[in-house]
Amino acid sequence: MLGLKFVSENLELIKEKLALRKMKVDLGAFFAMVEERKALLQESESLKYEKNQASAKIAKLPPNQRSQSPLIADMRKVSEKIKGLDARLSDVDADLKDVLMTLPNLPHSSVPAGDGEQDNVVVRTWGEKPEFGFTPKQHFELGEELGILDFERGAKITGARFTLQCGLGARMERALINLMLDVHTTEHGYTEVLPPFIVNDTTMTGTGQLPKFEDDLFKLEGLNYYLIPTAEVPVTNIYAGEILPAEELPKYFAAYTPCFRKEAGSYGKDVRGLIRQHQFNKVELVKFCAQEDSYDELEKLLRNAETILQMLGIHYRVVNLCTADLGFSAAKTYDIEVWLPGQNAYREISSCSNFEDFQARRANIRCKGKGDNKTRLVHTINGSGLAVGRTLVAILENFQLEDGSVIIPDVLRKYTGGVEKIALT
RNA sequence: GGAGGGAUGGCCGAGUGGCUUAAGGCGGCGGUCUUGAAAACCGUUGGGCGAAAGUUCCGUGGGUUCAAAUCCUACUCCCUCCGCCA
Repeated sequence: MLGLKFVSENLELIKEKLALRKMKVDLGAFFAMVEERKALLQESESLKYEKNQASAKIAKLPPNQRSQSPLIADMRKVSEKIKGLDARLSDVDADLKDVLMTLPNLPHSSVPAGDGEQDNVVVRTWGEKPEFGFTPKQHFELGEELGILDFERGAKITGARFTLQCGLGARMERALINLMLDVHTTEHGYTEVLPPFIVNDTTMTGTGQLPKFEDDLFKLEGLNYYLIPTAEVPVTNIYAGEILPAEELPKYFAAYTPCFRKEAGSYGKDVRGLIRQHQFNKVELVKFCAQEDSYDELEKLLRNAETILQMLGIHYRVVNLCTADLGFSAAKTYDIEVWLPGQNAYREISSCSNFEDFQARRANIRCKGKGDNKTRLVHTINGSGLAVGRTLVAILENFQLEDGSVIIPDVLRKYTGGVEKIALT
């Protein structure tokens, strides 16, 4: 959410910045509401002052004179008036908030302007595309042949976009989760957390999933509870409504959770394989930091996520998402795209974003101390470190051999019980 | 699922209609004293809006009243006991 004051004082800037996101907004009515709000607030407050003064006088009267005091009759009217003004005020406030809640974040100046995916800018690449003396297979062929991915039974148990992982298919998933958590907690300074996988609507609103994107979420019937689409939601909300001592910033958290997404509107996309599932595992990195540090912290978090792919030895590139491709809450996002030889394409495996104070304002996360001792909003940053299912996909496709077996990267072997290769037995 | 109890400032805790725009204590910060520290003493110490005056906030939302932390009501969360249970 953008601040009421900021929006009302920078209508032109907002229009400009949101046009970069291919959004047209009409803020004429907004401005009128801001003016009305101001007037209502002033009148209500001056009447309240009057009322408070009169109340003090009434309190000083001897009890037997109170009921006849003309002040009481006067104040009855004043109170009625205040009630009316405050009711109107809370309507206006609610309308203003509705508008603010549906405005996306403004792109940072370092975000390239663009119309879509093709305008994202490659920032760097790491490693090289592997050479094969044969035509590399896609991960779902490999996985089915090796008996580690069972798409048919997954669909039988639940439905489309659900998968049963077996044997080393399950173990590899667990190994990757452990590797990622171990690296981020012991080498990158993150604190491990295991949050609830179900959250309430306030929490969903705090990070920006609600009210706009309810269609993407699984909601529990008859309850205000939702399955989380990413650990970002519960973890960012750890400090919702709190004021943190500034000296404690930055705070780093790493969390493994399953993620649940409806994938509405993606019909026909990535229908085969693990790429797009309704349920998938992810290790997420979340940071809370002072406003002036957030862009440095974003770069560091991105490097932390890249480390995992470097350890696994898989080629990838980093792209700076253009204005049209930015998510609703983000001011800037880097995607890490991993090379998939079977698909002959780069695919997103991590998305690292700076939300600046957009989520902090919604969730009311502030800090205080240091320097002027003022209370101010923190900045929040997060990124996948990494999407686990897609990492498994990358391993299968990058390390496959001609006979259909797959070499397990060295760094994972201590988590696979020493097993070095996934092969037909 | 049944029965009961509770929610007040960073923490503890007083407060059942009107100088409570919340007593007192602890903790924090500043000071006096001290070679230094401790103790003692003095002062200070929440958030939102506002340039300020001021206004608002005692779990949340409604209500009663000239006036609500205090009364009514619905809800949320926590605790205790019983039952069931990984």
